[in-house]
Amino acid sequence: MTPAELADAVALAVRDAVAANELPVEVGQVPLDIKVERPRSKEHGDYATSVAMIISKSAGKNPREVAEVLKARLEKVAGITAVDIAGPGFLNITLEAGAQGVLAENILSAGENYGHSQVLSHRIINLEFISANPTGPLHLGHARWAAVGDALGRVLSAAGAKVTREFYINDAGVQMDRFGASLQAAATGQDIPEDGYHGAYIPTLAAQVVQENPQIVNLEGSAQQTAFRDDGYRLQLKQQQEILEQFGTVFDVWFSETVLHASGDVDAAIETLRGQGHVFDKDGAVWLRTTEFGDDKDRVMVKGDGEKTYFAADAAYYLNKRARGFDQCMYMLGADHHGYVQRLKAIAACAGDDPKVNIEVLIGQLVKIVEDGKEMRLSKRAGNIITLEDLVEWVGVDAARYSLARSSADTPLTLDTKVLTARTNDNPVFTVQYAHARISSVLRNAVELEVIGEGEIASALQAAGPFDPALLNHEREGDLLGALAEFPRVVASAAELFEPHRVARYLEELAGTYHRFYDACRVLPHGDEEVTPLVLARLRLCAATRVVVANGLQLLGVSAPERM
RNA sequence: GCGCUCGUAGCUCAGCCGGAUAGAGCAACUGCCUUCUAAGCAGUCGGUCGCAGGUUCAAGUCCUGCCGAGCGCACCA
Repeated sequence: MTPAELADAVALAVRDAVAANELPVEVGQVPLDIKVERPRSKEHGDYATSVAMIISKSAGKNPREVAEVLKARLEKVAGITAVDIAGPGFLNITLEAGAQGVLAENILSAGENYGHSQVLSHRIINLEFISANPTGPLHLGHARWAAVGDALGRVLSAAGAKVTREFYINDAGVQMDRFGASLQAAATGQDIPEDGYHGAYIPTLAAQVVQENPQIVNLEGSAQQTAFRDDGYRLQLKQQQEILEQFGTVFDVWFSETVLHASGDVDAAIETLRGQGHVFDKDGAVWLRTTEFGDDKDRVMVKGDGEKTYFAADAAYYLNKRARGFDQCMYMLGADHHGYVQRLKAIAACAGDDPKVNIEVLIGQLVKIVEDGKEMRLSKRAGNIITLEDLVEWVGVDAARYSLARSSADTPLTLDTKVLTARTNDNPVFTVQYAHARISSVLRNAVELEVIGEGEIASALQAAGPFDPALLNHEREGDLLGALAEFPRVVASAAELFEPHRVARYLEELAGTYHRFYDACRVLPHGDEEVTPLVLARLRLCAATRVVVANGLQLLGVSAPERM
């Protein structure tokens, strides 16, 4: 019996009790979403629900009386061994061992689909993240989104959502000219302009441009600057794409802001919003009345000099996404851009949409990195920046992705280079990967001992003999089965709450639960011992655990090694 | 000044849209390898959940105020 099935059974018991007039609750008062949770303490059974306390008020009975009514019904449900009432009115439910054990078989047959669901099947989501300027390398802040955004995309897909991952290339505006001027200055031995880019990568990139296009030195003035801008842009973007590919973060769409302007989308967007009655002219500029929808001030779309603002492009981009059929536009922004949230929502509202439905903004706190106790500053305009490439070089893709994705995006994160470079078990990714490798080892040995045949593990187990789930009645086996049963709920809630880090935290717990099982329960026979049904049952449990660990790591974009 | 985000063990962080004695890893200390990977397991130590009120049968979780940290408040991108 899975948690979902148990929750359904509890819900049914409530509805039946109401229908039978055992609980004087109006039908409308019955909670639709009844929760069943795993208690921290084993004394509280396999699962517990607080539903009796929740409906006690509307039932006009005290919680324990309500619990009595539900207990009587739940005790008759197949697969439930015991129902106890505890504390103020908790229902503590104990399941039959066999009812839990069959899960191992179910997980094996579901394979890589175990954990997938359709809870978000109605959503068509545009997931935009990173969206860096193509004027420099991706840095640590981008790395966080590369890990979290990618994992979120995977989690949302697993929950049945139709997800398009998109990178908005901020390749328009004066910044690009400053970028070109900076490269030009670096290449021609002049001082980089005060308002230019001063990163250490600029001279390197400038040299690269010259190497690929030696003729550029013969150009002059603004023609040369434009050439540096365009060539530098191309090279820089390519470098960003390469490192992201190496990082395992893939995008479906690379969307150029310049194209948005050139296609006329920006002009069209202004007219569309004007048609909705939210655009006005003042002081020679064109404004959007965002204050009508909670913004602190109205925003300029077309400046007095006729230039369109970045904000105008944002509005056009939003409308473009909507026109492409996305009903939820997700933005992942750094904490230093949180001021944009209100105006983004205002755009949606001005367009006649519901910001609460159509816009979702996730704010990521900044990543700090310390070395020898002192913080290293991250600045694209100063030297000494820590890039995504550096991070991968130091700790590898797996450790980098995992350590960034295991924390909630809205907590400030401090990474210690000493810890990350040490390659010790300080990094929980090793514990999780180790569990996968350890299980793989057990399964390899099972083949070697000819307990099971070679080939695909699920069918090899199938061929080896029948499965008696009731044999998995050791306490540690029950713990492990309980943990495995949680996986679908973890993935679903990670998707619904946009919090992929829940998957990582779950995996850490699962790994610990497996290690404790492994310590207490010998799987393979010693020496001449016979292959008992218990051996086969435990092998199934091991194989099922490996499936879940692998599926979880897959959602995080982290590899699941068979040997370490 | 206005606004947003964050304050949980010595450190890094969880805490499942209010639930039972607040958790994990690391660090410190103590045990466990002739047996499937000891990158493991068992145990000890460690917290007035920033502070003060409020709502509730129940608050780390929700509301208000204060304190502290970071960041935003452009006809910049």
